[in-house]
Amino acid sequence: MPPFDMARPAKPVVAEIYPCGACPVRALTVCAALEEEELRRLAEISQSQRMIAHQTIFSEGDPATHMFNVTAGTVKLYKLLPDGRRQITGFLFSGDFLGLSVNERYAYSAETVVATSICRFPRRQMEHLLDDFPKLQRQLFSMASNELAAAQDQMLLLGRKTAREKIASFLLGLSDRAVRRGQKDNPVQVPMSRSDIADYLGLTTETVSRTFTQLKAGGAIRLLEGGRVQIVDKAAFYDMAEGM
Amino acid sequence: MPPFDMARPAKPVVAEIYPCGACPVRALTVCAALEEEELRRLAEISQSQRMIAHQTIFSEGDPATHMFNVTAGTVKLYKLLPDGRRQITGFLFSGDFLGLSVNERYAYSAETVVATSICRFPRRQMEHLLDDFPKLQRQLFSMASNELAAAQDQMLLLGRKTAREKIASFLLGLSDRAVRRGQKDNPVQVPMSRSDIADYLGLTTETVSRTFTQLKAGGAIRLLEGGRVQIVDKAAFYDMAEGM
DNA sequence: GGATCGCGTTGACATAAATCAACATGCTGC
DNA sequence: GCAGCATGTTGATTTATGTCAACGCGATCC
Repeated sequence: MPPFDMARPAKPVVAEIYPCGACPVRALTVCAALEEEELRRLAEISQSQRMIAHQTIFSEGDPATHMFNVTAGTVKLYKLLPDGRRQITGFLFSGDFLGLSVNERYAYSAETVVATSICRFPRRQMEHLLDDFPKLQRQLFSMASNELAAAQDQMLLLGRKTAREKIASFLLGLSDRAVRRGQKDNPVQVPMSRSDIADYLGLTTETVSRTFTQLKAGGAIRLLEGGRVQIVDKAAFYDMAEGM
Repeated sequence: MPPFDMARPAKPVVAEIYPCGACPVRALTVCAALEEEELRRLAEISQSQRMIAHQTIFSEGDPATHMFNVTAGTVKLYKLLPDGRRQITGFLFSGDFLGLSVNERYAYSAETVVATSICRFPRRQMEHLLDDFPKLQRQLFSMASNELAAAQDQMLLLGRKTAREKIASFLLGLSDRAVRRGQKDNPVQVPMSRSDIADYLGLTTETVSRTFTQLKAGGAIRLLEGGRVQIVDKAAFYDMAEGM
């Protein structure tokens, strides 16, 4: 059987950089529902930046100098144990926010998965803005609440689901988030490596690979070129993700 | 070998109920650092309530009518899979806040572990208060950020730690939180059952039991009466929790 | 005060997933 | 064009943890 084609584009397309007013993901993110004035102030302190794949944005323990907004691409967040075991705690896509911190340090590391554009805000200035604009803080609070709910789903996955259920949940999660960004949800784009998927789901790369193969053999998914995965029967797949 | 004495007090001591101004956990919780006026408004909409052990506060999917503050006792939050598999996503103690929700429904269930006192706030009114008092919202946001960091630690635990490391991390977590509440941290009070611990750590009760026995045999902990556990060498135990 | 029940412990055995190993594929760089 | 390397797949085997079962202990209840 031919191996799953995980090829990423040879020449990554680096996303365009926009001023906030014309930002293509504004409606999706923390900047949504801000007034003219607020948006202008936010634009003043923000700085756009392009990064190639597999670059570190910040590392666990670094002084938390900035907060970020992903405007294009994919980012992974992870924590490490001293012996190198890794847990990816989340993947971020355009519109997602990162860099909340307690006690002045980042509690996790962040790295680009593919070529990615981010918007940087100096944390100190951002915090002043939060004081001045309750609406902005409200928005950030609401995003944190959503992340908390997602984290609880992920705990259920890590603690109680089988490898098959984990992979199914993972693909459906990617698919659902693609919808929210207005991108194609099926087939769904899977930009990360087997190793990243494994570290996100608490598995090994071998188990991830085998499980993909089994799902394919069972007719539940089709592996397409360009790292895309088609979910054959989405309703049935939701059931599989919950062990039904 | 005699079994570990997990006996809870035969006659649970139900905590006293206080008006907000005299609340013993005020300094620990969302009500900390509120002005006179804010505290008064919060007191107006709050309602104190005592509950015995093993009672449901709310269930996943219920309309999210209230937010809560634990003022005494212990609460567990959990999610279920259709076939009954359970993941406890957190234990709450005095000073902890619960009931954040997205889209009007609770995303998890909440149940008392021992006799517990809680403070209820109608969600609608609480949200108005958040609009009026940015400081309150700020406080809640900060608590949510902390919870998010804790959730990421728990993902690392669930996805990548061994049973032994999980138990060590769990005991240290309880101990650290006891300190923050100003309670004794060593020996640490462990008020929840083996089954709850298992569902929190992604293990079975048998594995939890065996691991406690091994840690005891290895001289790392001592099991005391009243469900208390003494950590013999705390520094070494921190290393064990990280696989060092 | 003996039966019953819930909880914890322990033992024997099963198994899902990890580990170790080999190999295939497709880039990358020269 | 080909060697070298990273990534993915597949196979053989091991192992940590789960499952099934028995039992002990204390609390509760007639």
